[in-house]
Amino acid sequence: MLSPLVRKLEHFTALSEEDKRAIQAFTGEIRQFGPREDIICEGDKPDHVHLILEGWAARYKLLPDGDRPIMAYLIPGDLCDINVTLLDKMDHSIGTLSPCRVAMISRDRLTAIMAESPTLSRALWWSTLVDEAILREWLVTVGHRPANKRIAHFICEMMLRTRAVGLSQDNGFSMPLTQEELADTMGMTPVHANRMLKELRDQQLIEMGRRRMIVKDLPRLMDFADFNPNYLHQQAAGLQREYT
Amino acid sequence: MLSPLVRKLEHFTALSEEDKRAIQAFTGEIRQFGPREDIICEGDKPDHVHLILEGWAARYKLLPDGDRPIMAYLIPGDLCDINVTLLDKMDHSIGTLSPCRVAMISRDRLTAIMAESPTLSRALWWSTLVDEAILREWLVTVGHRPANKRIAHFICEMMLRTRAVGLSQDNGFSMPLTQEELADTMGMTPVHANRMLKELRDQQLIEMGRRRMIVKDLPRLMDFADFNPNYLHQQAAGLQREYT
DNA sequence: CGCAAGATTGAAGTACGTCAATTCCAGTGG
DNA sequence: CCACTGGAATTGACGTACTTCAATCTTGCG
Repeated sequence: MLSPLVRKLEHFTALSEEDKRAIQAFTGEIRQFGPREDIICEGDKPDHVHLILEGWAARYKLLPDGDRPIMAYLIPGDLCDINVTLLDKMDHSIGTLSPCRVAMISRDRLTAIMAESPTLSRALWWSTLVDEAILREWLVTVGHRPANKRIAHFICEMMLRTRAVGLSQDNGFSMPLTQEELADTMGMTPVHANRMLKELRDQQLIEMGRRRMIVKDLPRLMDFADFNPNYLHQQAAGLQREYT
Repeated sequence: MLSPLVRKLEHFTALSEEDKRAIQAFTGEIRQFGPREDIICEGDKPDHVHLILEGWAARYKLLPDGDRPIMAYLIPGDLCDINVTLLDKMDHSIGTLSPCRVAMISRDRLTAIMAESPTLSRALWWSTLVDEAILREWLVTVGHRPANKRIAHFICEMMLRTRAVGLSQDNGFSMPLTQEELADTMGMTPVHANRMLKELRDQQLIEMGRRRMIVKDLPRLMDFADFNPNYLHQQAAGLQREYT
């Protein structure tokens, strides 16, 4: 089975067999986390880079009023903080949502690999640029779109992101989030998130099963959410393969 | 006069005289922009990296409904898209707010400089990490703080950022923004932004002059805004000098 | 079976948006 | 020096999207 990171990077550029082997070799020390465990906490001095192999995790902060805003989701193939070891200490935490398998990569290992392959190096930097682009798009969404479109936009994004790493089937994907976590992401109340999800269901745009999101009409959902996939920068190389 | 970029990077690490000279040498081709001109547009293929030398610029997008969300402010010393040349095309635009002097740096030039000095290379990567941290904090602010605290939080941030590059005096800094631009940043209406500014003035937290923001009581403002400066990662080396 | 966590729904309150009028002010021309 | 002008700031009245509180219902799981 192909590493999700390889699948993701191939959306940006072609990788040699050697590059792929180097990525597979990342997976030296692997740790298993349960649901809702912290991978790394605010204030910690980061010493490893984490690669999600299985499950969903999230970046979050804790606010004085008890709020727990979520600033990013990390799914298989996502590298948390590729160069965060430069910083003195973490300014946010990363915690699992579902059970997760995580590869712990030492900084030295990573820089060695990047020094060896310029292609891989470029591909990894590309992935950090995409992470930043996602952050910008979320900022737009949270600040400037009404609640129903916020949710719809998020579903579109996760549909494309899971598809890019081979984790979607039949127009659906596994989404191990509670409505409260979704609400913390979109800057709204769980109650309101629930109502907006119902609205999307009533409009025949989505269906929800147990921890599963099914997109009944992606073009219409994208249109409704005013979703422009450009910011994911997936247009390259191997993309068409995913649609077969 | 010291380059604002040098001042900024020195908050992270000490720089050799040689490193400083290399940064000064950035400023080969300089372009002057008027207020509200685009430096680079969504859809463009980026070929240069831009370094702001003077004035304020902003990252923004245009939404179908005519909204114009602002996702970041770029002030002197800020490097726009240090490695954006990796991307096929811009997913957002960068435009000036005030008149700006901007250094246009070719990608080749930048990579050559970074290859020569590991220290400088690390320092520049650090600055991109800070940019990302700011984006995360804005996401928290816009999604999870009430309007009055959003404005207050923003003022605290810009106070510290301008101070870090030597652009604040007497507890104040030049802020060439209309209230509409401020509102587009914080995800609210210009009318509401106005009222929240008034509230902060009434509470003796700030004063406003012509295009100038004066912070009357920074500790109290930070407390009010629930502002934790950690995310700016300014705690290093030369910081204390700024307070004298 | 029974519990606890999460999802769903209703009713009432509020922060913020909308619309529109008025005032302020920097720049320009007389 | 002053009148004129257009963009921005300010204020008021009113509407609404979202929150809050709280009850009920569903579902996974020991």
